[in-house]
Amino acid sequence: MTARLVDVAQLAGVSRATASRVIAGTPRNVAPELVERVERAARELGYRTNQSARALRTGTTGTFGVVVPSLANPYFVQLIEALSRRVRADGGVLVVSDAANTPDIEAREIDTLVNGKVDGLIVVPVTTAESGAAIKAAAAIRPIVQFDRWSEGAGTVAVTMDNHAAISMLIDHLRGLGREKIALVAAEQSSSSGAERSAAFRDRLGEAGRAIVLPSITTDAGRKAGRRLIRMRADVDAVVCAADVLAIGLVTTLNRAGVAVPDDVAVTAFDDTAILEVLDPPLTSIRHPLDAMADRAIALLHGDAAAREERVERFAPELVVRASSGAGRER
Amino acid sequence: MTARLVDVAQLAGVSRATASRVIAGTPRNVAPELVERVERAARELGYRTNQSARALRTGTTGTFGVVVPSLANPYFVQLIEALSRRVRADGGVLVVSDAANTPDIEAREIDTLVNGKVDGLIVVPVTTAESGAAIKAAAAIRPIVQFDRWSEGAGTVAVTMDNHAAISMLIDHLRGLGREKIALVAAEQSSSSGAERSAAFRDRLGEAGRAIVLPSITTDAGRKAGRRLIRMRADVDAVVCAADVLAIGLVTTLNRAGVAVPDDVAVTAFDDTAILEVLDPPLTSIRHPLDAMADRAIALLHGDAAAREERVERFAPELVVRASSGAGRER
DNA sequence: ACCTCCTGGGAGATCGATTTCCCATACCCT
DNA sequence: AGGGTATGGGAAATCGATCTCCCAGGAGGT
Repeated sequence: MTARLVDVAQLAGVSRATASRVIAGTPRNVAPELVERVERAARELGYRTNQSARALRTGTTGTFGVVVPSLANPYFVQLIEALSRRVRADGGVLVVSDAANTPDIEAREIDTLVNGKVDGLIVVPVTTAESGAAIKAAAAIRPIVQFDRWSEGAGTVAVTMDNHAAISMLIDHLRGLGREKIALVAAEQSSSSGAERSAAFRDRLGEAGRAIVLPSITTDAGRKAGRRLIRMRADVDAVVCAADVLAIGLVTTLNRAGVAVPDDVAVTAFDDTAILEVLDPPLTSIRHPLDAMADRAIALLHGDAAAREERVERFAPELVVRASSGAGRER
Repeated sequence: MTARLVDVAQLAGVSRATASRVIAGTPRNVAPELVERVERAARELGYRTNQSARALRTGTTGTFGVVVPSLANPYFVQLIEALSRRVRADGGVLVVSDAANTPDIEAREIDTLVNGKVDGLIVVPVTTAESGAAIKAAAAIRPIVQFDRWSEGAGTVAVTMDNHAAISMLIDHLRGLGREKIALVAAEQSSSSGAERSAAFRDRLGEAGRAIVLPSITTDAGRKAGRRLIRMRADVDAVVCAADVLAIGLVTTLNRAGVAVPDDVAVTAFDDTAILEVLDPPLTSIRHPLDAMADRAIALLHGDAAAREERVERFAPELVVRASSGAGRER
């Protein structure tokens, strides 16, 4: 068997208590010589703390977790990387779980993580309506923070971007470049961020703003939107896509059909994932202040109490201007 | 506080042992009436098993883990999804960790997971040389299987694709289409898969095969390769890219320079990630038999002993033919 | 009527580390 | 020299669930 703390204590000729003080780093006061002896014994035996035992006793694990709807979405990967950097900076570890875009699976993953694997959990809910229950149940056990999206009745704080402000920035940007006939390309939204973007667009433009609504958020749906757009081309000189994959499908379709981007139609996207930059033309998009959001989310998890309040914190978006919106060639 | 097992037992009027038999589902023989009583008591108290305690006692957690070099690589995400499907089919949960392409971070993640969070671990090693030590140490605690790549001296089994066969398939495919002047685009490889692909290419073509070697595996490096290729264009009519991102950078550069793909130069890639399909032209590539590999890896983890043998298992690759290799227009 | 066998279920040990007391020793001061 | 105060370190309780005995009682056989 592997060595236990008793073995280390025995070899060092001290009690389990003293050995624990040295190993766990709570050496409020242990004679330097004993510290040395315990450390040597531990090294000699190749001792490794049994984390299950420690977790049982202390109730903490030293790790955080994050559950995202799907790892196939590069934006969620960026988000994980930001959280991961933050957690690592504190000497911790972040474990990730993929909900496969399915609320049932999401519920199971949340349950598993919250139950003895992590001290706190970040959740990007799959849907506004169906993810709340699992989050609420988990929040009774560990602090939970919703991230990017939020779910109703989850009873926890949510750290998101200000989607209204983002839509306004895009509209102002396009208008500043002389575009007036602006359309929105969005999906029937089950996520809070999608719903907020659509609502913001309606609020700002009312009847003047056209909307192309799709059944899903995929490149394919974006291509479909492209085909529809070509038909209503006379009425549109700019498009706001509510997600990056939609924009990708849309732009490639327009390119092939000979509709010039941005000369005929300006295009903007969300999420600022890496592909947008290498597309032709590179896409103007909204970037989430992920580092600031990650800082805040982790701070809330540490605060614990602060996380147990149903409330949405919104961070200011950034606009990343690239060729697809036609800056530099106003008309 | 939350309810403990002893509370459930008390409310149901049975001993802890009986309650445990019912809850843990080891009811070798408990009277149906008692089962009912315990279950009702548990429901009433909202009882949830303390997984740390269970893990301490039983030494198992019911979850598996996977550590990948980087989630930003879509191929690794596909790989995770295959593993995840497999684990979920058995009613388990898969937790993921991102090593940020850094052996030190990788070592910490492996250590954390193996220590009380998972029953077994899949690792895609960051490097051939530097990842072995951490894997070996972890393998002393839990069964570990290397996946896709392997690291020297790790002392565990590795489940990978047969890279030699893959390179052969590509070369045969290109030759069958009349291409004779084939070049390899690869990076200075620190990963086993990269090294194997380069070696296989040399084995097959010897001096006849040109090689463009780059410092890193990025889209940017691919663009650089494109520029070099344009200079040596007379000597090359087909390119085998050892990674998908290299192919992406290469093709976009060739496109812009007016070099026709596949008419002037045929291009093939690896990993068959989703982007390859939407590129213009869509890219021929090698697809990993991920589902079969995932099945095998999880089976090895269950087998335990089978995983503790240093050995490489290679799975047969599949060739996915698309427009970029010029099939249908042999010359 | 008595013995054996089987089954259900309880008492208590156990997993391994942490942490709360509490005692012993040494030091300091008057 | 005697009493008071730090300070180091040990014994034992504790976290919560599981699992190994082992016993009681009922069924079945002769």
